[in-house]
Amino acid sequence: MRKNSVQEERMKGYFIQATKEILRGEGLKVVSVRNIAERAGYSYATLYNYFSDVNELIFECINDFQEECEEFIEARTKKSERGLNKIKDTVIAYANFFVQHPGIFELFYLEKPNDISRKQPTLDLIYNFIDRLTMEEWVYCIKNNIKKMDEAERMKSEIRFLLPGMLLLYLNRRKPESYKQFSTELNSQIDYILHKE
Amino acid sequence: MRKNSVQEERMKGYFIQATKEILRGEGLKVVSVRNIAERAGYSYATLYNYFSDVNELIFECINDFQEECEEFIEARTKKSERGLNKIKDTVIAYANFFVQHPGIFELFYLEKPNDISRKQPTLDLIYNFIDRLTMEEWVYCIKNNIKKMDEAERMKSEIRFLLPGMLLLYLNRRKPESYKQFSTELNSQIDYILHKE
DNA sequence: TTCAATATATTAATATTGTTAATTATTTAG
DNA sequence: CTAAATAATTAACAATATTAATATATTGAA
Repeated sequence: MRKNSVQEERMKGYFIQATKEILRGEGLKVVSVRNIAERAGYSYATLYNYFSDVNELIFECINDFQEECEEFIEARTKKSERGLNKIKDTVIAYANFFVQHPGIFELFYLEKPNDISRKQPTLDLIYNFIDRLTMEEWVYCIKNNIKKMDEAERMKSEIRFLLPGMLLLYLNRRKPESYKQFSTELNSQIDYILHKE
Repeated sequence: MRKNSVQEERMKGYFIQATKEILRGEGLKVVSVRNIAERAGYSYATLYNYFSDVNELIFECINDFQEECEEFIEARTKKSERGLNKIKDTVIAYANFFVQHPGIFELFYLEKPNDISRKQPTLDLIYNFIDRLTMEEWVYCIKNNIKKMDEAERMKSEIRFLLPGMLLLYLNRRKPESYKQFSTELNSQIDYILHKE
Protein backbone atom coordinates (compact mmCIF):
# COMPACT_ATOMS: atom_id res chain seq x y z
CA MET A 1 0.00 0.00 0.00
CA ARG A 2 1.01 3.57 -0.71
CA LYS A 3 -0.74 5.12 2.28
CA ASN A 4 -0.10 8.81 2.70
CA SER A 5 3.12 8.85 0.79
CA VAL A 6 4.41 12.11 -0.54
CA GLN A 7 3.27 10.99 -3.98
CA GLU A 8 -0.25 10.46 -2.81
CA GLU A 9 -0.32 13.93 -1.30
CA ARG A 10 1.07 15.31 -4.53
CA MET A 11 -1.64 13.61 -6.58
CA LYS A 12 -4.32 14.89 -4.24
CA GLY A 13 -2.83 18.32 -4.64
CA TYR A 14 -3.18 18.18 -8.41
CA PHE A 15 -6.87 17.43 -8.16
CA ILE A 16 -7.43 20.00 -5.44
CA GLN A 17 -5.60 22.60 -7.48
CA ALA A 18 -7.74 21.85 -10.51
CA THR A 19 -10.93 22.02 -8.47
CA LYS A 20 -9.89 25.31 -6.96
CA GLU A 21 -9.25 26.81 -10.37
CA ILE A 22 -12.71 25.84 -11.58
CA LEU A 23 -14.39 27.07 -8.41
CA ARG A 24 -12.56 30.37 -8.56
CA GLY A 25 -13.29 30.83 -12.23
CA GLU A 26 -16.54 29.25 -13.34
CA GLY A 27 -18.16 28.33 -10.03
CA LEU A 28 -19.67 25.26 -8.49
CA LYS A 29 -22.00 24.28 -11.31
CA VAL A 30 -19.06 23.77 -13.67
CA VAL A 31 -17.19 21.53 -11.24
CA SER A 32 -17.49 17.93 -12.40
CA VAL A 33 -15.40 14.82 -12.05
CA ARG A 34 -14.46 14.82 -15.72
CA ASN A 35 -13.80 18.54 -15.70
CA ILE A 36 -11.50 18.36 -12.72
CA ALA A 37 -9.63 15.33 -14.00
CA GLU A 38 -9.04 16.84 -17.41
CA ARG A 39 -7.60 19.98 -15.85
CA ALA A 40 -5.45 17.87 -13.53
CA GLY A 41 -4.21 15.86 -16.51
CA TYR A 42 -5.62 12.52 -15.41
CA SER A 43 -8.54 10.29 -16.18
CA TYR A 44 -11.73 10.86 -14.24
CA ALA A 45 -11.57 7.44 -12.62
CA THR A 46 -8.13 8.15 -11.20
CA LEU A 47 -9.69 10.73 -8.94
CA TYR A 48 -11.45 7.95 -7.05
CA ASN A 49 -8.13 6.45 -6.02
CA TYR A 50 -7.52 9.57 -3.93
CA PHE A 51 -10.96 10.77 -2.88
CA SER A 52 -13.99 8.74 -1.91
CA ASP A 53 -16.21 11.01 -3.97
CA VAL A 54 -16.23 14.37 -5.67
CA ASN A 55 -17.88 16.03 -2.70
CA GLU A 56 -15.01 15.15 -0.43
CA LEU A 57 -12.60 16.66 -2.92
CA ILE A 58 -14.65 19.83 -3.18
CA PHE A 59 -14.69 20.26 0.59
CA GLU A 60 -10.94 19.80 0.78
CA CYS A 61 -10.62 23.12 -1.01
CA ILE A 62 -12.12 25.03 1.88
CA ASN A 63 -8.95 25.13 3.96
CA ASP A 64 -6.92 26.55 1.09
CA PHE A 65 -9.53 29.13 0.30
CA GLN A 66 -9.71 30.24 3.92
CA GLU A 67 -5.99 30.93 3.86
CA GLU A 68 -6.41 32.78 0.61
CA CYS A 69 -9.24 34.83 2.04
CA GLU A 70 -7.18 35.62 5.11
CA GLU A 71 -4.32 36.91 2.99
CA PHE A 72 -6.74 38.94 0.92
CA ILE A 73 -8.10 40.58 4.05
CA GLU A 74 -4.73 41.13 5.69
CA ALA A 75 -3.47 42.93 2.62
CA ARG A 76 -6.46 45.25 2.82
CA THR A 77 -6.43 45.96 6.55
CA LYS A 78 -2.73 46.26 7.25
CA LYS A 79 -2.87 50.01 7.56
CA SER A 80 -6.23 50.16 9.28
CA GLU A 81 -6.39 51.97 12.58
CA ARG A 82 -6.65 49.41 15.34
CA GLY A 83 -9.93 48.67 17.08
CA LEU A 84 -13.40 49.13 15.65
CA ASN A 85 -12.01 50.58 12.44
CA LYS A 86 -10.00 47.50 11.72
CA ILE A 87 -12.97 45.31 12.51
CA LYS A 88 -15.08 47.25 10.06
CA ASP A 89 -12.43 47.06 7.36
CA THR A 90 -12.07 43.34 7.97
CA VAL A 91 -15.77 42.74 7.57
CA ILE A 92 -15.86 44.77 4.37
CA ALA A 93 -12.83 42.99 2.97
CA TYR A 94 -14.43 39.66 3.86
CA ALA A 95 -17.54 40.57 1.93
CA ASN A 96 -15.50 41.82 -1.01
CA PHE A 97 -13.56 38.58 -1.20
CA PHE A 98 -16.75 36.62 -1.75
CA VAL A 99 -18.19 39.19 -4.10
CA GLN A 100 -15.09 38.73 -6.21
CA HIS A 101 -15.28 34.95 -5.84
CA PRO A 102 -18.93 33.93 -5.77
CA GLY A 103 -17.93 30.34 -6.48
CA ILE A 104 -16.08 30.27 -3.16
CA PHE A 105 -19.14 31.66 -1.41
CA GLU A 106 -21.18 28.82 -2.85
CA LEU A 107 -18.63 26.36 -1.54
CA PHE A 108 -18.49 27.90 1.94
CA TYR A 109 -22.19 28.41 2.54
CA LEU A 110 -24.34 26.73 -0.08
CA GLU A 111 -22.85 23.36 -1.04
CA LYS A 112 -23.95 20.55 1.21
CA PRO A 113 -21.49 17.80 2.13
CA ASN A 114 -22.62 14.22 1.50
CA ASP A 115 -22.01 13.32 5.10
CA ILE A 116 -22.61 16.43 7.14
CA SER A 117 -21.47 14.89 10.40
CA ARG A 118 -18.09 13.87 9.03
CA LYS A 119 -17.59 17.40 7.72
CA GLN A 120 -18.66 19.16 10.91
CA PRO A 121 -15.12 20.35 11.75
CA THR A 122 -14.98 22.09 8.38
CA LEU A 123 -18.41 23.61 8.93
CA ASP A 124 -17.22 24.87 12.31
CA LEU A 125 -14.29 26.53 10.60
CA ILE A 126 -16.62 28.39 8.27
CA TYR A 127 -18.97 29.41 11.06
CA ASN A 128 -16.18 30.79 13.21
CA PHE A 129 -14.17 32.26 10.37
CA ILE A 130 -15.18 35.90 10.74
CA ASP A 131 -14.86 35.64 14.52
CA ARG A 132 -11.36 34.33 14.12
CA LEU A 133 -10.44 37.09 11.72
CA THR A 134 -11.60 39.82 14.09
CA MET A 135 -10.73 38.21 17.41
CA GLU A 136 -7.48 40.08 17.92
CA GLU A 137 -9.19 43.43 17.46
CA TRP A 138 -12.03 42.54 19.80
CA VAL A 139 -9.48 41.71 22.47
CA TYR A 140 -7.87 45.07 21.77
CA CYS A 141 -11.22 46.83 22.11
CA ILE A 142 -11.98 45.20 25.41
CA LYS A 143 -8.53 45.82 26.83
CA ASN A 144 -8.75 49.48 25.91
CA ASN A 145 -12.28 49.86 27.27
CA ILE A 146 -13.70 50.68 23.85
CA LYS A 147 -16.30 47.96 24.28
CA LYS A 148 -17.39 45.77 27.14
CA MET A 149 -17.12 42.04 26.84
CA ASP A 150 -20.85 41.38 26.50
CA GLU A 151 -21.25 44.18 23.98
CA ALA A 152 -18.47 42.68 21.93
CA GLU A 153 -20.08 39.25 22.04
CA ARG A 154 -23.38 40.74 20.93
CA MET A 155 -21.73 42.51 18.01
CA LYS A 156 -19.80 39.46 16.94
CA SER A 157 -23.06 37.53 16.80
CA GLU A 158 -24.74 40.16 14.72
CA ILE A 159 -21.88 40.24 12.23
CA ARG A 160 -21.76 36.46 12.09
CA PHE A 161 -25.30 36.37 10.71
CA LEU A 162 -25.31 39.64 8.83
CA LEU A 163 -22.50 38.67 6.47
CA PRO A 164 -23.86 35.41 5.10
CA GLY A 165 -27.32 36.95 4.98
CA MET A 166 -26.28 39.92 2.90
CA LEU A 167 -24.00 37.89 0.68
CA LEU A 168 -26.67 35.27 0.08
CA LEU A 169 -29.20 37.84 -1.02
CA TYR A 170 -26.75 39.79 -3.13
CA LEU A 171 -24.95 36.93 -4.83
CA ASN A 172 -27.85 34.53 -5.17
CA ARG A 173 -30.84 36.84 -5.47
CA ARG A 174 -29.37 40.02 -6.94
CA LYS A 175 -30.65 41.97 -3.99
CA PRO A 176 -29.73 44.77 -3.92
CA GLU A 177 -29.20 44.94 -7.64
CA SER A 178 -25.93 46.84 -7.85
CA TYR A 179 -22.64 46.42 -6.06
CA LYS A 180 -22.76 50.08 -5.13
CA GLN A 181 -26.03 49.59 -3.26
CA PHE A 182 -24.73 46.45 -1.63
CA SER A 183 -21.61 48.24 -0.50
CA THR A 184 -23.53 51.19 0.90
CA GLU A 185 -25.93 48.94 2.76
CA LEU A 186 -23.12 46.88 4.23
CA ASN A 187 -21.30 49.98 5.37
CA SER A 188 -24.36 51.33 7.04
CA GLN A 189 -25.17 48.04 8.72
CA ILE A 190 -21.67 47.70 10.14
CA ASP A 191 -21.56 51.26 11.38
CA TYR A 192 -24.84 50.72 13.10
CA ILE A 193 -23.78 47.47 14.71
CA LEU A 194 -20.44 48.76 15.93
CA HIS A 195 -21.42 52.18 17.16
CA LYS A 196 -24.46 51.57 19.25
CA GLU A 197 -23.83 50.95 22.88
CA MET B 1 -53.29 26.76 -30.33
CA ARG B 2 -54.60 26.23 -26.82
CA LYS B 3 -53.03 29.34 -25.31
CA ASN B 4 -53.89 29.85 -21.68
CA SER B 5 -57.04 27.84 -21.72
CA VAL B 6 -58.47 26.58 -18.49
CA GLN B 7 -57.18 23.12 -19.42
CA GLU B 8 -53.66 24.39 -19.80
CA GLU B 9 -53.82 26.03 -16.40
CA ARG B 10 -55.17 22.82 -14.95
CA MET B 11 -52.32 20.80 -16.43
CA LYS B 12 -49.78 23.27 -15.11
CA GLY B 13 -51.47 22.97 -11.75
CA TYR B 14 -50.97 19.21 -11.68
CA PHE B 15 -47.25 19.58 -12.25
CA ILE B 16 -46.93 22.43 -9.78
CA GLN B 17 -48.84 20.46 -7.19
CA ALA B 18 -46.54 17.47 -7.67
CA THR B 19 -43.44 19.64 -7.44
CA LYS B 20 -44.70 21.28 -4.28
CA GLU B 21 -45.29 17.91 -2.66
CA ILE B 22 -41.77 16.79 -3.39
CA LEU B 23 -40.26 20.08 -2.23
CA ARG B 24 -42.23 20.02 0.98
CA GLY B 25 -41.40 16.41 1.66
CA GLU B 26 -38.04 15.37 0.29
CA GLY B 27 -36.49 18.67 -0.71
CA LEU B 28 -34.88 20.13 -3.78
CA LYS B 29 -32.39 17.38 -4.51
CA VAL B 30 -35.20 14.86 -5.03
CA VAL B 31 -37.05 17.10 -7.47
CA SER B 32 -36.54 15.78 -10.99
CA VAL B 33 -38.51 15.88 -14.22
CA ARG B 34 -39.31 12.19 -14.07
CA ASN B 35 -40.16 12.37 -10.39
CA ILE B 36 -42.55 15.26 -10.85
CA ALA B 37 -44.20 13.76 -13.92
CA GLU B 38 -44.73 10.41 -12.28
CA ARG B 39 -46.40 12.03 -9.29
CA ALA B 40 -48.52 14.17 -11.62
CA GLY B 41 -49.53 11.07 -13.55
CA TYR B 42 -48.00 12.06 -16.88
CA SER B 43 -44.95 11.29 -18.90
CA TYR B 44 -41.87 13.39 -18.26
CA ALA B 45 -41.90 14.84 -21.75
CA THR B 46 -45.41 16.16 -21.29
CA LEU B 47 -44.07 18.58 -18.76
CA TYR B 48 -42.21 20.39 -21.51
CA ASN B 49 -45.48 21.24 -23.22
CA TYR B 50 -46.32 23.45 -20.25
CA PHE B 51 -42.98 24.66 -18.94
CA SER B 52 -39.88 25.64 -20.86
CA ASP B 53 -37.72 23.77 -18.37
CA VAL B 54 -37.84 22.25 -14.94
CA ASN B 55 -36.36 25.35 -13.37
CA GLU B 56 -39.28 27.47 -14.50
CA LEU B 57 -41.69 24.97 -12.98
CA ILE B 58 -39.81 24.96 -9.70
CA PHE B 59 -39.93 28.73 -9.47
CA GLU B 60 -43.66 28.75 -10.14
CA CYS B 61 -44.10 27.11 -6.75
CA ILE B 62 -42.81 30.15 -4.93
CA ASN B 63 -46.07 32.09 -5.06
CA ASP B 64 -48.05 29.22 -3.61
CA PHE B 65 -45.53 28.67 -0.87
CA GLN B 66 -45.57 32.34 0.05
CA GLU B 67 -49.30 32.15 0.59
CA GLU B 68 -48.84 29.02 2.62
CA CYS B 69 -46.17 30.68 4.71
CA GLU B 70 -48.40 33.69 5.23
CA GLU B 71 -51.22 31.51 6.52
CA PHE B 72 -48.80 29.66 8.76
CA ILE B 73 -47.66 32.93 10.28
CA GLU B 74 -51.12 34.44 10.60
CA ALA B 75 -52.33 31.42 12.51
CA ARG B 76 -49.46 31.88 14.94
CA THR B 77 -49.69 35.63 15.45
CA LYS B 78 -53.42 36.17 15.55
CA LYS B 79 -53.47 36.69 19.28
CA SER B 80 -50.20 38.58 19.47
CA GLU B 81 -50.27 41.98 21.08
CA ARG B 82 -50.03 44.60 18.38
CA GLY B 83 -46.80 46.47 17.68
CA LEU B 84 -43.29 45.22 18.39
CA ASN B 85 -44.60 42.03 19.96
CA LYS B 86 -46.45 41.06 16.85
CA ILE B 87 -43.40 41.86 14.74
CA LYS B 88 -41.28 39.64 16.91
CA ASP B 89 -43.80 36.81 16.76
CA THR B 90 -44.02 37.18 13.01
CA VAL B 91 -40.27 36.92 12.58
CA ILE B 92 -40.12 33.85 14.79
CA ALA B 93 -43.01 32.21 12.96
CA TYR B 94 -41.30 33.00 9.66
CA ALA B 95 -38.15 31.26 10.80
CA ASN B 96 -40.11 28.30 12.13
CA PHE B 97 -41.90 27.86 8.84
CA PHE B 98 -38.60 27.34 7.06
CA VAL B 99 -37.18 25.19 9.83
CA GLN B 100 -40.17 22.92 9.33
CA HIS B 101 -39.81 23.09 5.54
CA PRO B 102 -36.13 23.28 4.69
CA GLY B 103 -36.91 22.35 1.10
CA ILE B 104 -38.90 25.56 0.76
CA PHE B 105 -36.00 27.51 2.20
CA GLU B 106 -33.76 26.02 -0.47
CA LEU B 107 -36.24 27.08 -3.11
CA PHE B 108 -36.60 30.62 -1.77
CA TYR B 109 -32.96 31.40 -1.13
CA LEU B 110 -30.62 28.80 -2.56
CA GLU B 111 -31.90 27.60 -5.93
CA LYS B 112 -30.75 29.74 -8.80
CA PRO B 113 -33.10 30.41 -11.72
CA ASN B 114 -31.78 29.66 -15.18
CA ASP B 115 -32.51 33.16 -16.33
CA ILE B 116 -32.16 35.39 -13.31
CA SER B 117 -33.36 38.51 -15.08
CA ARG B 118 -36.64 36.94 -16.17
CA LYS B 119 -37.23 35.80 -12.61
CA GLN B 120 -36.37 39.12 -10.97
CA PRO B 121 -40.01 39.85 -10.01
CA THR B 122 -40.08 36.58 -8.09
CA LEU B 123 -36.77 37.35 -6.43
CA ASP B 124 -38.16 40.74 -5.43
CA LEU B 125 -41.10 39.00 -3.80
CA ILE B 126 -38.75 36.88 -1.73
CA TYR B 127 -36.59 39.82 -0.75
CA ASN B 128 -39.54 41.92 0.37
CA PHE B 129 -41.50 39.07 1.91
CA ILE B 130 -40.68 39.68 5.56
CA ASP B 131 -41.14 43.43 5.07
CA ARG B 132 -44.57 42.80 3.63
CA LEU B 133 -45.49 40.50 6.47
CA THR B 134 -44.57 43.06 9.11
CA MET B 135 -45.53 46.26 7.27
CA GLU B 136 -48.87 46.72 8.98
CA GLU B 137 -47.31 46.52 12.42
CA TRP B 138 -44.55 48.93 11.53
CA VAL B 139 -47.16 51.42 10.44
CA TYR B 140 -48.89 50.85 13.74
CA CYS B 141 -45.65 51.43 15.64
CA ILE B 142 -44.97 54.68 13.85
CA LYS B 143 -48.50 55.97 14.25
CA ASN B 144 -48.41 55.26 17.97
CA ASN B 145 -44.96 56.79 18.41
CA ILE B 146 -43.44 53.51 19.48
CA LYS B 147 -40.74 53.90 16.85
CA LYS B 148 -39.67 56.68 14.55
CA MET B 149 -39.75 56.15 10.83
CA ASP B 150 -35.99 55.97 10.35
CA GLU B 151 -35.60 53.63 13.30
CA ALA B 152 -38.23 51.38 11.81
CA GLU B 153 -36.45 51.35 8.45
CA ARG B 154 -33.18 50.49 10.14
CA MET B 155 -34.77 47.61 12.01
CA LYS B 156 -36.51 46.28 8.94
CA SER B 157 -33.15 46.17 7.17
CA GLU B 158 -31.53 44.31 10.00
CA ILE B 159 -34.27 41.73 10.09
CA ARG B 160 -34.19 41.36 6.32
CA PHE B 161 -30.60 40.15 6.47
CA LEU B 162 -30.66 38.44 9.85
CA LEU B 163 -33.31 35.93 8.89
CA PRO B 164 -31.74 34.42 5.77
CA GLY B 165 -28.34 34.56 7.46
CA MET B 166 -29.43 32.60 10.51
CA LEU B 167 -31.53 30.16 8.50
CA LEU B 168 -28.72 29.54 6.05
CA LEU B 169 -26.26 28.70 8.79
CA TYR B 170 -28.70 26.60 10.75
CA LEU B 171 -30.31 24.65 7.91
CA ASN B 172 -27.27 24.33 5.65
CA ARG B 173 -24.39 24.28 8.12
CA ARG B 174 -25.94 22.92 11.30
CA LYS B 175 -24.89 26.04 13.14
CA PRO B 176 -25.92 26.22 15.88
CA GLU B 177 -26.32 22.48 16.24
CA SER B 178 -29.64 22.23 18.01
CA TYR B 179 -32.98 23.86 17.35
CA LYS B 180 -33.06 24.99 20.95
CA GLN B 181 -29.88 26.97 20.50
CA PHE B 182 -31.09 28.35 17.20
CA SER B 183 -34.32 29.45 18.78
CA THR B 184 -32.61 31.10 21.73
CA GLU B 185 -30.19 32.93 19.49
CA LEU B 186 -32.96 34.16 17.20
CA ASN B 187 -34.97 35.38 20.17
CA SER B 188 -32.06 37.28 21.56
CA GLN B 189 -31.19 38.81 18.19
CA ILE B 190 -34.72 40.04 17.62
CA ASP B 191 -35.05 41.46 21.11
CA TYR B 192 -31.83 43.32 20.61
CA ILE B 193 -32.80 44.68 17.22
CA LEU B 194 -36.25 45.80 18.31
CA HIS B 195 -35.49 47.26 21.68
CA LYS B 196 -32.52 49.46 21.10
CA GLU B 197 -33.30 53.03 20.24
C1' DT C 1 -70.99 10.53 -38.52
C1' DT C 2 -66.59 10.32 -40.63
C1' DC C 3 -62.25 11.97 -42.12
C1' DA C 4 -58.62 15.06 -42.28
C1' DA C 5 -56.19 18.60 -39.49
C1' DT C 6 -54.66 19.83 -35.26
C1' DA C 7 -53.30 19.38 -30.67
C1' DT C 8 -51.41 16.71 -27.06
C1' DA C 9 -48.99 12.83 -24.94
C1' DT C 10 -45.58 9.22 -25.14
C1' DT C 11 -41.54 6.67 -26.31
C1' DA C 12 -36.93 6.87 -28.13
C1' DA C 13 -32.82 9.08 -28.32
C1' DT C 14 -28.91 12.36 -26.93
C1' DA C 15 -25.83 14.39 -24.03
C1' DT C 16 -24.53 15.14 -19.39
C1' DT C 17 -23.74 13.74 -14.70
C1' DG C 18 -21.27 10.48 -10.68
C1' DT C 19 -19.55 6.13 -9.70
C1' DT C 20 -17.86 1.18 -10.14
C1' DA C 21 -15.90 -2.84 -12.66
C1' DA C 22 -12.78 -4.67 -15.77
C1' DT C 23 -8.61 -4.03 -18.05
C1' DT C 24 -4.23 -2.22 -19.15
C1' DA C 25 0.09 -0.07 -17.91
C1' DT C 26 3.56 0.90 -14.63
C1' DT C 27 6.33 0.40 -10.71
C1' DT C 28 8.50 -2.40 -7.21
C1' DA C 29 10.65 -6.68 -4.98
C1' DG C 30 13.03 -10.67 -5.16
C1' DC D 1 14.49 -9.87 -15.41
C1' DT D 2 10.40 -11.71 -14.04
C1' DA D 3 6.33 -11.88 -10.70
C1' DA D 4 3.56 -9.29 -7.78
C1' DA D 5 1.65 -5.16 -6.38
C1' DT D 6 0.10 -0.66 -7.53
C1' DA D 7 -1.87 2.79 -10.27
C1' DA D 8 -4.30 4.60 -14.29
C1' DT D 9 -7.47 4.03 -18.01
C1' DT D 10 -11.35 2.58 -20.68
C1' DA D 11 -15.86 0.60 -20.54
C1' DA D 12 -20.08 0.33 -18.44
C1' DC D 13 -24.15 1.67 -15.55
C1' DA D 14 -27.59 4.38 -13.62
C1' DA D 15 -29.63 8.80 -13.25
C1' DT D 16 -30.13 13.46 -14.87
C1' DA D 17 -32.40 17.24 -18.32
C1' DT D 18 -33.87 18.01 -22.74
C1' DT D 19 -35.26 17.30 -27.79
C1' DA D 20 -36.91 14.63 -31.81
C1' DA D 21 -39.83 11.34 -33.60
C1' DT D 22 -43.95 8.93 -33.11
C1' DA D 23 -48.40 7.74 -31.50
C1' DT D 24 -52.86 9.03 -29.75
C1' DA D 25 -56.65 12.06 -28.85
C1' DT D 26 -59.45 15.87 -30.09
C1' DT D 27 -61.70 18.95 -33.09
C1' DG D 28 -64.04 20.99 -37.21
C1' DA D 29 -65.99 20.58 -41.56
C1' DA D 30 -68.29 17.72 -45.18
